Amino acid sequence: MIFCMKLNIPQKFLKPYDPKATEEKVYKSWQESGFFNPDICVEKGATKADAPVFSMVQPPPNVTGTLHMGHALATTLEDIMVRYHRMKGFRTLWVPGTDHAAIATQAKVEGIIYKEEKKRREDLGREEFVRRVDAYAKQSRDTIVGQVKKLGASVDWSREAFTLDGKRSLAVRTAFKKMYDDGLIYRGYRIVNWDPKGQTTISDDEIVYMESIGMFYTFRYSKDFPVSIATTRPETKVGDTAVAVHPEDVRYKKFIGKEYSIDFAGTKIHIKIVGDDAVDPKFGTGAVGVTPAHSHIDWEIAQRHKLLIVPVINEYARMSVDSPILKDKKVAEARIAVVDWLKSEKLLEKEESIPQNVATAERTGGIIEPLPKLQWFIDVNKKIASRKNKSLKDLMREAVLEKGVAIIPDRFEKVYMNWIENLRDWCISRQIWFGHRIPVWYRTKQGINKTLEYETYCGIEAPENDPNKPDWFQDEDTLDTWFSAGLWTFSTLGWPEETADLTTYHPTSVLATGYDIIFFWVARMILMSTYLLGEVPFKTVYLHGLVRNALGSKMSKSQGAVDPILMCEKYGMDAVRMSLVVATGPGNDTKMSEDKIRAYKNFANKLWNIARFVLSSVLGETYDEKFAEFSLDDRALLAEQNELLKEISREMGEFKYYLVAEKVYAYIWREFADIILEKSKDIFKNGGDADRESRKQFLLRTLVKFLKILHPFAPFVTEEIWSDMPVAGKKSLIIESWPM
RNA sequence: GCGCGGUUAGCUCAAUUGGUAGAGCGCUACAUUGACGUUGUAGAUGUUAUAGGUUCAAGUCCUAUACCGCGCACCA
Repeated sequence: MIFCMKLNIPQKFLKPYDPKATEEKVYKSWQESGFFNPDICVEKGATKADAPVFSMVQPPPNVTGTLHMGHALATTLEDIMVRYHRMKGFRTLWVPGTDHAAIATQAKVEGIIYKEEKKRREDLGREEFVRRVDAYAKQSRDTIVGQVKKLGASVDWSREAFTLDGKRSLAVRTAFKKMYDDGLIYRGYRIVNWDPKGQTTISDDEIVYMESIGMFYTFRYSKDFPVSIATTRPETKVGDTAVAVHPEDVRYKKFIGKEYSIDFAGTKIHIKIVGDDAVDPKFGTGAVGVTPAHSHIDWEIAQRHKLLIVPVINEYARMSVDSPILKDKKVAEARIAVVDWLKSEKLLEKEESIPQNVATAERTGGIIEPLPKLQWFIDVNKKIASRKNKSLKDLMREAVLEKGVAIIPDRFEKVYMNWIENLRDWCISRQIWFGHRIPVWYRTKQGINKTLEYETYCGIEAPENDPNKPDWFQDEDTLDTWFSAGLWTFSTLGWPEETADLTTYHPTSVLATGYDIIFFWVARMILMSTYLLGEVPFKTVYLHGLVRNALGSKMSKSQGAVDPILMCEKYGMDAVRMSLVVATGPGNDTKMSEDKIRAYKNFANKLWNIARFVLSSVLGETYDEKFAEFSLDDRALLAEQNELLKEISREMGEFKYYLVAEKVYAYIWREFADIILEKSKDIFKNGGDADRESRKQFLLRTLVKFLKILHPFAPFVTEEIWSDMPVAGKKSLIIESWPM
């Protein structure tokens, strides 16, 4: 009996845990099992067909290159949610995909082409250029897919989507047409945010304000003009058509209604003095030079007073005004020229420096020039008949206030509401080539009085040409990338077709994403889904923080970014995942350091060695789920464990993964390894048969439970250990049941 | 200007509904050839930013201040 059959534990346990030899192999086995696909889970009996549903869409990474630590954090959190629910028996779907990221990708490829060939997109032509960007996007997509796999994401690859692929394009055109028909999308000549560097308009949300110090000039248009005005942009003043004062301002009241023709900086301007409540009498001189063509507020003032609009700056941020001292000058040069002219005419009264915010384009960094242009907009205030006369703003508000979209952490609800309050019509047309072309076509027709007019057609497909009429030509512009991203929760499930996926998995359960894109994306998804489908896109929004480097600044390659893939190669992905999740509450930024990752690599190895000890201690034994003859000591330990498991289960339900990860870590290392295993050595050596048997089953039971609990956090090492556990009838850990 | 978050051990951060503060890394000393040195044991370091208040009890709730960070608005 003492000389029982010599059994050995698998060779691999004799060496430290080797993530490199494990991770790829394990991921492959998962993929081959098909269990990332809920249909197969049902088919193979791993999930009940009538089980509750848990669904998510992956926030599609931009096809601009590679993943960074932020992606790794998001993916880890999502994968934890997905694996947890799958193990809990939910019919679980996680849809992967990538985003074409219109401006970002186009800018990136333009940069590469210019660097390598000294060519601009115009040199290549639209078709060839788009072909190049497509090729880049494809390659980038392949890289990203490889990285998402490395991260261990249990996404259903059979449902992979791309915001610019055929199905998603159909969804975009369908959505556009419906909005067009409902009068929510309109084309209008309005002042927009023009990015001279990217040569396109951008939406209000794509503006990044840079603080700087600017000069504030106080002057008069001419010697006999009755009021002084102040500005930081003298070069725009050649486009002034009015001076606005507060209607009750006693200093200026008497001039309201008067008009003046003035020679100013080499051109002629015509100024009308108007009274407008928007003017703050205490700011500057209390009188505003109104430049309708180059300022949002002035544009609005001009609308109210029916003022002339005189554009003086062009798309290249150069002066288009007919003045010998300004024509074709860059705005910065023109500014100096106007100030010089004011000085020479002795019109400048004061010059002081003030702090100001310079509007720049998020993607290109170009300084935004407000320009009046003919663009496409989404009307956020129009009442929609098919939605009980509610506006898009109403629908967005309602989703959170009444329809129960929960935002975690809830303080972002306030931020979201505040954004809706300030929201103006969304400019959706972009003058770039890479993206969804606006599904609107035009052809010329003879108007009344022989004027040339355009006939407009909006449709899901191009209209057919009529041999007796001029040919249709399509609108040149493409759509804001967030238009297609807004459809993501349902375009990925087959909309506009009424697919089984759509009815089963929409609304999705949770959307996990960074708080930095709450406006860009979260709000737009709510807008699109509530309007187009009449339901919310998700029930819960989990907003995670940004990953910062050890210095606390946003991760960027130039500033010592910690690359997740590099870290994975060094320490294993389980370590990277754990280090990202521990002590990272929702909405809080987290600092990433290699030390932290190293600590969790040690943890993975600790687990490995625990398994080695347990396996070698129970050789010949099989895990008995129903074993009940536990010793008093073991019973007490199990009771303790149950308390912990209860806490953990509650916290998993409350999205408190950072607490769970920490607790499991502490229990496994400080309790299980340091105390329980040490004591076990003594029991195995000196204890009676019953105690030894009890302890063996206790160790097995504990390891089984904690491998399962740890699996969503550290999927690779747990699955690898699981494969050698003496558990009869075991399946892959991904579909094993959650222990509680 | 409006709003939000933060300030806890040298560093990075925890502390679930208020119950005399914890972890990792780092540091000090010691130990150990049988699961693991990617280890173990022991230890040091805190007026929880400041000042008030509520409470039997405050890191946690309230008020104010300071500093750091962020969002929005303004930016003539």
